[in-house]
Formats: sequence, C-alpha cells, structure tokens
Amino acid sequence: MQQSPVPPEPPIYRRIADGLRQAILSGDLRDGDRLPGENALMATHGIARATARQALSVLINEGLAVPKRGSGVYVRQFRPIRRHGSRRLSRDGWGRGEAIWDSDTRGRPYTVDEVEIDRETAEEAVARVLGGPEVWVRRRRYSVDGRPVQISVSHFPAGLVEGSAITRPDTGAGGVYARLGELGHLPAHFTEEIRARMPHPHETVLLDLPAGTPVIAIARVAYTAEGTAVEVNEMVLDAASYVLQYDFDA
Amino acid sequence: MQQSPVPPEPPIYRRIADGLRQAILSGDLRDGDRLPGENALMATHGIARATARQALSVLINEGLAVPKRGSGVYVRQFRPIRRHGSRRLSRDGWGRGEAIWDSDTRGRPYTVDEVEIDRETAEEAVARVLGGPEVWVRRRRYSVDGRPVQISVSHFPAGLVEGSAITRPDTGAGGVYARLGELGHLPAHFTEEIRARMPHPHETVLLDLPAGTPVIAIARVAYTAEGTAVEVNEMVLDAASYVLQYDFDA
DNA sequence: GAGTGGTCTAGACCACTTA
DNA sequence: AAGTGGTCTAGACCACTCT
Repeated sequence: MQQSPVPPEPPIYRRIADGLRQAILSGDLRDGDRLPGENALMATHGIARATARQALSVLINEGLAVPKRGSGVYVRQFRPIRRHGSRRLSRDGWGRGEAIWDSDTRGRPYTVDEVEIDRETAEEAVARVLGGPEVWVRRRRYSVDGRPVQISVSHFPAGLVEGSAITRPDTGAGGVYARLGELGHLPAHFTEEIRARMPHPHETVLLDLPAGTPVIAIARVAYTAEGTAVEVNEMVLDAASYVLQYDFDA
Repeated sequence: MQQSPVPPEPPIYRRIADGLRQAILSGDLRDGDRLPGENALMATHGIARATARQALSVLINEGLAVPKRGSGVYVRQFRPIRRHGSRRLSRDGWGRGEAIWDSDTRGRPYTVDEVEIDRETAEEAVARVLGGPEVWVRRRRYSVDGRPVQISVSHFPAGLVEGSAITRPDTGAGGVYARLGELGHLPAHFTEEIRARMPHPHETVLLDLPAGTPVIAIARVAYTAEGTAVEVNEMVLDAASYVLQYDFDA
C-alpha cells in the first residue's frame, strides 16, 4: 500500500489557538471581549488544564489576547498613536493624504513623568557619536490616557550644555531644542535608527506591557547644520501604541 | 508585630530565567552557545520538568533563545541588515557618520523567490489610497544568506500599468520604478508607515520565524510629482534581521 | 464563595538530533 | 542508543476578581 504523504495534524493546543485566532481576526470576538477560559476549553475539548493554558498562551504571546487574573482572558484592544518623523513641509498631503493604517490622529494629551536628570559617563556607542563620554542625560516617560507609551533617554555633550537649562528639570519655553539654539547649536538634521524587539524586563515594568507586545526602539541623533552631533535620544515605544510615519522625496 | 512590607519573591521559573538572561546579556553565554537544557535545570534546581520548560519559554518568547528539537536551546544570533529610508543625499555622513547600532553594512546579496503576479480587487485601505480597487499585485520574498528576511506585496492601479512589463515577471532593467517612469508616472515622493507586532501564523511560516520574533510592517506609498499615488507596497520584515534608518532635516 | 488565571509536581509517550 | 525538546494528562495550592 502506497501511503500518500499526509500533512501531519497540528497538535490540539494549536488547533484550538487557530480557532480562537480566527474568531478574533474575523471579528466574531471584538476588542475587549472575553475569550473562553481554561475551564471552558477543558470542558468543550475534553483536554487537561495544561493543554488549555498552552492554547491560550499562544494567543497571549501573539499579542492578540491579554490575561486578567481572577477574571478571564480578553481580546486585546488597539488604537495606535501616529508619530511623524520626517514630514515633508512643502506639501501637506499628497494625493488625498490617506493613510493605510487606522490611527488616532487627534492630538491626545500626554503626560510626562519619571523625569530624571543626571550627569553621567555614556556608553561606548553614544560617546562615539557625541565625541566624548561626558554627557548630561534626561530620562522621562510619556503617558497617554494614563497609560505609559514611551520611555525616552536623551544624551547631550556635557561641555556643550553645562550650566544651561538643559541640565535642569524645567527647560523653559521651546524645550531643549530652543535652548540648544540659544547656545548656537540648533539641530538641523536628524538620523533615526529603528529596531523592533521584545522588551527587556525593566521595560515591561516601565511601560506596563502585557506579554506578546514588542517594543520599537528608536535611536535618534540630532546634528547642527555644521554636522556636529548635539543629542542622542534613545526611545522605547510600546509597539501596540504607535504607528510611525516618514515622508520623503525620491 | 509589625510586618515590614516584604517584596514578594518572584516565582522559581522567573528567577531561573532572570539568571539565564543575565548570562546572555552579560556575554557569559554568547551567540550560538547552548543553554542548560530541561534536564540540567531540573537537576541543578530540583524542579519539575514543566517548571524548567517554563523558564526556558520565557527566554524563547523574549527572542533571546531558540530551541532546536533533539539538540538543545541556544542563544540567538543577531546581525541585522541596515535599510535606508529617506536618505539625505547632499551630505553623506553627518558628523563622523557613526551609527548607534551595529549592523551589517556590507551589501549582502539577496535572492528573490515566491514571485506571484495577479490582477486582483484590493482591500479597502489600499483601494482608497490608489483611487480604485482594481490593481495588479506583485508578491515576492527576499532572502539573505539563504534565510528569508522580508515579504513584499506591491499594488499598482490596474488602469495605469495594464499591458506594461509591471504585469509580467521580468520587469526589465531598472525594475518597476523605471517602467512607471516610462509610463509618465515616475515616483517622486514616498510615505512610509511603520508598525511592529507579533507575526501572523502564515508570516511565521514564510519568514521561518522562531518564537519571540516580532515583525516590522511597512506600508509604503509612492506618489508622482503631481501627487498621484501609483504604488502601495506592504512589506513584512523579520525584525531581528533589520535596522531601519531615516535621515531628514528639521 | 465561586470562578479565574498563576505556579508547580510527577508522571507519560513521541519525534528528532547527535554520536 | 542516549539525550533533547514537543505534547499531554491529572492532580495540587495559591492570589486574585467578581458578585
């Protein structure tokens, strides 16, 4: 007897996860809806508890569901903020200015906390770009609707900003860029390097991230018109809260 | 007796995961090294197998380790490709042109496969941008060093490219943009929207992604100088294989 | 108090890799 | 053949949420 090559059945936990994913992506289960819990899955599929948990953990690690202790597992909500990088100023919207992805374009108010300002010795990569290891560092965390969405760590060459408002909590009107301008080092060019990865544990805490949420890491360098690097800003964003947009010419 | 508030000990599996993560991040365990396996963790910590697995699964879902059946769990390797978005042409490197993150800047050769070209009815968001649902679609997959790193799906307005080489596998010298130029629709402006998320199952297969790897999704729209959208390109990148770079003016 | 998810034990059989 | 990770069962105790 010739056996035709049968595609092997996926394991039970995966078939269950596939069904639930389908229900979420098709819209049968909507934002915030409760998924069948461990007990429900055990009963309806006749499986052990560990197997039910495994099925749910697939969706949780995919970022599609969020577990809430003592309550249940829920479909994850999603409403990203749009962050503009290079924005072409000469013409505001090309074509109809339509975006591919939905996002919340209203400028939702954000709050800043966890402000820390220190004089430090920078790590090697930052020191290399800024031309020396002595830096002032401004750390802060941004929240929207009371939920943290971004951590930001800015580095400035110490010799350049020493004594200025940049080394103090309140930088005054216009913020650090206005102060850099007054010091004769107005940023004119930017480079942004972007990566995505799973968060480190301390980022998970600071951004209150559920499992299955990647972060977007942006390393932004500001240069003066003369080409001097005057700021290195390392940002870590909750990937579920952001859409980045860059507009540029060919 | 007054109890001072004791910080609760993390669970065993988490303490083990923390230790292993520390070993990885500190460099004690390097790229490709083998981690202690399930049996080793059971013996040295005196725990059940499921607990050892849970500890390892933390690192796997963080993208720090990769399991290989029948062999072991290994520290994940990492050497991203640098992809340039808007590149400032007038001056090649600002400052010393130093980058924050390591990356492979040599232009490694890539291969293209899974090429599919079809005439389709586009989904709503794409149709809205392109001004109609009738499109030609070019799907392809890029690999570097034999490993898939990117999926790309390009949409072109059917009425604009009908009959041109864009509707055929071989687009000729200069590729689709050269052909668009000949048709009088040379792209002059681009918009890129960027998101990061965990991959969908079919993306996991196409990109051969281990657990714990996010993807970067880029939706790129090309516009002519007149502002007509002539291409919507939706790319999905293995986040572990890429650093995106954007250069722009203030 | 009942139900939920979080952690953990002690087994079992399997497919796969390595030597 | 021995060792590895992949799947699965059948229990247990806990902290937490909901009503």
